[in-house]
Amino acid sequence: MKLVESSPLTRKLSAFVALSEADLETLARFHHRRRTFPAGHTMMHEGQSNASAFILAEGWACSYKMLPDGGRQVINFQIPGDFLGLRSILFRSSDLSLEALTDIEASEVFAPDILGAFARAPRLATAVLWASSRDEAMMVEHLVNLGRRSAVERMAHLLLELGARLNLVGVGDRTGFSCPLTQYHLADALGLSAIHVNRVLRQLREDGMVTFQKGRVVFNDLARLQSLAGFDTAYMDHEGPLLR
Amino acid sequence: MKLVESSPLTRKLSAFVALSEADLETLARFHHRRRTFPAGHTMMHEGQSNASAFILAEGWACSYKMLPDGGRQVINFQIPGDFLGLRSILFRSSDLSLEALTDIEASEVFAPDILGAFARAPRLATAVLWASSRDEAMMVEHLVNLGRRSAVERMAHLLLELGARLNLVGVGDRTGFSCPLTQYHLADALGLSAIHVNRVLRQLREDGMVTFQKGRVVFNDLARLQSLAGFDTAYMDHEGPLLR
DNA sequence: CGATCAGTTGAGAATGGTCAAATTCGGTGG
DNA sequence: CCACCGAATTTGACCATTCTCAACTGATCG
Repeated sequence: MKLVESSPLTRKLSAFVALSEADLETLARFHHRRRTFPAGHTMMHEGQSNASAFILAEGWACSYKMLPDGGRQVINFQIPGDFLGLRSILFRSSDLSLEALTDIEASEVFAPDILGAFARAPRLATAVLWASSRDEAMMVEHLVNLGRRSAVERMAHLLLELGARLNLVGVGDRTGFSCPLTQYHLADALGLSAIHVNRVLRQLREDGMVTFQKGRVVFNDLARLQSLAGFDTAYMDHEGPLLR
Repeated sequence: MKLVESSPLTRKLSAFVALSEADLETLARFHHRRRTFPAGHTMMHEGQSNASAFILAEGWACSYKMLPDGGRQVINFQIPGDFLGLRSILFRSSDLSLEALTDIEASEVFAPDILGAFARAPRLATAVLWASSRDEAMMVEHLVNLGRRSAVERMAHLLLELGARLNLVGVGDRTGFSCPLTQYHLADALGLSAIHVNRVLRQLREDGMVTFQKGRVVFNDLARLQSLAGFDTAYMDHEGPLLR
């Protein structure tokens, strides 16, 4: 009976904001300009201007900033249903770099697409705003992670967050998920050295909490892991602003 | 000849987006419900619902999250011209706590105020969106700070950022600014212990770069400090999206 | 079959944390 | 004006977490 195909973005938004068939159709029109990028491709450079935004349909990406000394800080990992570089169409230039971690399928969106949708489908517009506020809430949680948690806690928190997010778009389940990240990626996201990431993963594995091996994360003791990380989904579970 | 008084917010926005007299008047109407809070007052609690947003007119505030173990992570310090809790009117509840660091004067704004302005003064709306994107860019830079910089670098970066932001709203100058933060506040923002903050401040003072004593920050060697911190104002200097 | 890249492990060093104790400083009451 | 109080700052000694360097393994790929 559905008029439109269900994309990861649709699934994510629908979990929090009730969308009409008309909304869903407008949303489907976002996926007009489909593009693919190979793993490792840099889709956007810090400082680059005239950048466009994307909706990730398939695969993983990450946003990051480089430091003069060669270090890098991963700001977030993006999974299907996430926006890439939404902020770069408001600013004249992007403040982050963006890299495809796997082969990627994404829909390119321009500012007029978004603004047009804001005019035609106000509830959808609010949903998009909601999604971007949720991204911001995640960034806040990442700040807490880097500032006030130990290495093991940080790792636990990151894996739990990724698991919860993937669940929401229908990938992976309660027991785990498959994960294309290397230990270097984890290190750059958590502000650790890759070597220490390795030790932390071993500790979590030996303690029987999570196993991350061969591209697969398995939660062995979810409850204990959540309590270790102080993981509270509240920051991701906010209800949308317009449910009526 | 000016029709409207110049507020810190006006000064900030005007530096990046050309606003018409009509825009300025709409902006001035934001400052309708003026309220004051004493230093130390908690203006918003994490999880609190029905929170309203504020525009800070006078004084300092900070947003933070508490951890189960009693630790706290300061997300940002707010100075005159900044929005407080803008996200909390989109979500049903706030994801942060908000505390007045000094006696404060602020204007309370409700969602309809903002949305009304969006309808009547699109350029002003864009300016507000721009301001909130800028806040997000600052948060990204704070992530880099916590994840990839040493204690001294972090401190240098924070003080430089505060200096630059205060400059923009006409408080303080090239040589320094007066600052109500305690070393505990700095510690909670930088992910350090208060004791180590003290050591770091001493080192910066003895190296002749910055002096922070008796509530006043003095830049003794701005150039050297900026190069130490890897401080690049690009993330705060983005031009607004609508200059035409 | 090298070459490369991700992962693994160990040893020593460094950065920053914890605990405990002064010291300074701005009030406040006598 | 002075004694005193509490909060913020300062210092020292010691400890823990995490980093760096260096080496080795194992898989994958041309």
